[in-house]
Amino acid sequence: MNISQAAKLSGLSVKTVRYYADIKIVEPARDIQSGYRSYSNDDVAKLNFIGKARRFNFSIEECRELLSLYQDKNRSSKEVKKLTLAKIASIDEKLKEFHSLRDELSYLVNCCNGDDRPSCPILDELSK
Amino acid sequence: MNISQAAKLSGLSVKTVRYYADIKIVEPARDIQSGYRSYSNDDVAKLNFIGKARRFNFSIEECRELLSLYQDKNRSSKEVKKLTLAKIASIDEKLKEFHSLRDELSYLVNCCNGDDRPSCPILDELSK
DNA sequence: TATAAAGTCTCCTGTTACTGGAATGTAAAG
DNA sequence: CTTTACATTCCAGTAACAGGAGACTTTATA
Repeated sequence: MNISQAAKLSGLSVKTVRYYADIKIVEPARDIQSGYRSYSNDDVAKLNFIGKARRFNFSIEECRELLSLYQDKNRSSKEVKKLTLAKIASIDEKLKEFHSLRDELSYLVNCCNGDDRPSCPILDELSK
Repeated sequence: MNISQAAKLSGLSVKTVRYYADIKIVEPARDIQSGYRSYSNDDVAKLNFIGKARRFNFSIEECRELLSLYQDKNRSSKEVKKLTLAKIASIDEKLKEFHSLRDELSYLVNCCNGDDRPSCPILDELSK
């Protein structure tokens, strides 16, 4: 199938699918006549896989790893679990950061009258 | 003072301070002899302000807005509060996303034996 | 005072994961 | 046969810097 079919089936944009071909993560065959990319069902499965992994916040490089583990029928589940645990840990860090940011900002917002006068505790805090 | 002094006082890197000069958010005077950037205390205060706002996850463009509000003695606190509330809302969105990611991933991790056998529910999920 | 070391300058590249657009070629529909 | 839709490559832009090269200035040491 051609690229727009593959894109539709995988839920990705044509641009993205082409990009994945450029960076050699999903390399389709080529139609010799037209030069058009020609995607197999297997290619689409890989695109799907990557799409899901990206939604799980895995980076492209991590997707590459997961994909090669996925294709290696002898891999141990240990390796996959390790990658996933690391991802969870990094998400936890971000969560912590954003939580404390949120708390500080909402504290400041609560202190701020939000009226037409110039006095503003938010700016005061930022300038300290 | 020269750039490394300003960087030290504001807790930013020299590269960052120079970058802020390039994008015209904090533009120091120049020493005519050497061409070196010359920072005033006021410039350092702005750098500090921006550093803090960045740590609060405000983008450079938002910093620009906050800075001009900060310098406008007649601004209303309403405007600042509005910006800050929008920032909180966007942080909340990210928090929600990351929370659900975390939950899904840790669910998968708990399903995975993490042993030397190939069977892996994580990869199974990604390939669905 | 000569020289070396440290600091600064500008300019260019790379980062992440794409998106948008231009110029051009191919395929499908009427 | 022409229009339209889709495809291709290549280049630029995004956010917010970091790293590094090559050249110049200032400061410290011998």
